[in-house]
Amino acid sequence: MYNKELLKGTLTTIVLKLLAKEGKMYGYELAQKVKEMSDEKILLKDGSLYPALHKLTKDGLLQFEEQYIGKRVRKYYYLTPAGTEREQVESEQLKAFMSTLKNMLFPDFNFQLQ
Amino acid sequence: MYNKELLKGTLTTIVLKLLAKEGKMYGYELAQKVKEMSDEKILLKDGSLYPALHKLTKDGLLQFEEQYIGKRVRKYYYLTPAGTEREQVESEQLKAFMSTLKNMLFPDFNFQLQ
DNA sequence: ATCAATACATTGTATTTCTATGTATTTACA
DNA sequence: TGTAAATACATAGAAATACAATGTATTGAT
Repeated sequence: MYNKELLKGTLTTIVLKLLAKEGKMYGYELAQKVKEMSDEKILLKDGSLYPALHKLTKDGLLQFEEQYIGKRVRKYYYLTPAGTEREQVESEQLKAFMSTLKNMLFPDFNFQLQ
Repeated sequence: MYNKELLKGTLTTIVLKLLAKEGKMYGYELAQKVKEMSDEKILLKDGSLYPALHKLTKDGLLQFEEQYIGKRVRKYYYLTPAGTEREQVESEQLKAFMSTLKNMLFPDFNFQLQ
């Protein structure tokens, strides 16, 4: 894991973006997906993820439906229309910020296309 | 200016990196340089920058020397050896984090080489 | 049977940057 | 010459965020 502070400000964008891509996901699944996609470098903690999901829900950007797998509950979260709009805005902002940072700090570095 | 939260975790890296590039700078100069290099998109506030400089100094990563321009004082900050080391570490961390984010969220986007 | 993994949750803490406010000097220009 | 804008520093308090620690409970593997 990197310097923890770096994640600040990007967590909700990551969540919104993944839900936009994948349709619906539950918390644990989201954390696993981020872990996998980041090559184990971004490890979302429960204490970050669940409060973030609750806040996004409270703000009307997410909804969820419960599914029971035996006795265990899963809350599948998905974007509301407002969430879809927000996802686009935040993605653009983050992309622009990253472009700016790259040009300021790493003008010669070539971020790999994988 | 972007979402304010995005800057979190990157401010000290920006300061260290610019000082590594430029040798020595004073606070106001740093803020202007960031404003210029970011095309007016990153506007460091006094309330962010000066406390950050004080903290980096307290932590032994920066030193400063005062210069008087008439009666007005300027504090020229520069990296200590520890600061130089830290700059390298933080730059690498930030670069790696940005690579990861890019691959996760914007795999098809081509961050321009300018 | 037991341990690891799955799946949810909350409280309190630490850190960070910003807002607001302040002092004072220098420069531009009307 | 007077005034506004820019220069240059500073601090106190507020707001936001992610984390650490802790908790409950179920399921799957051995």
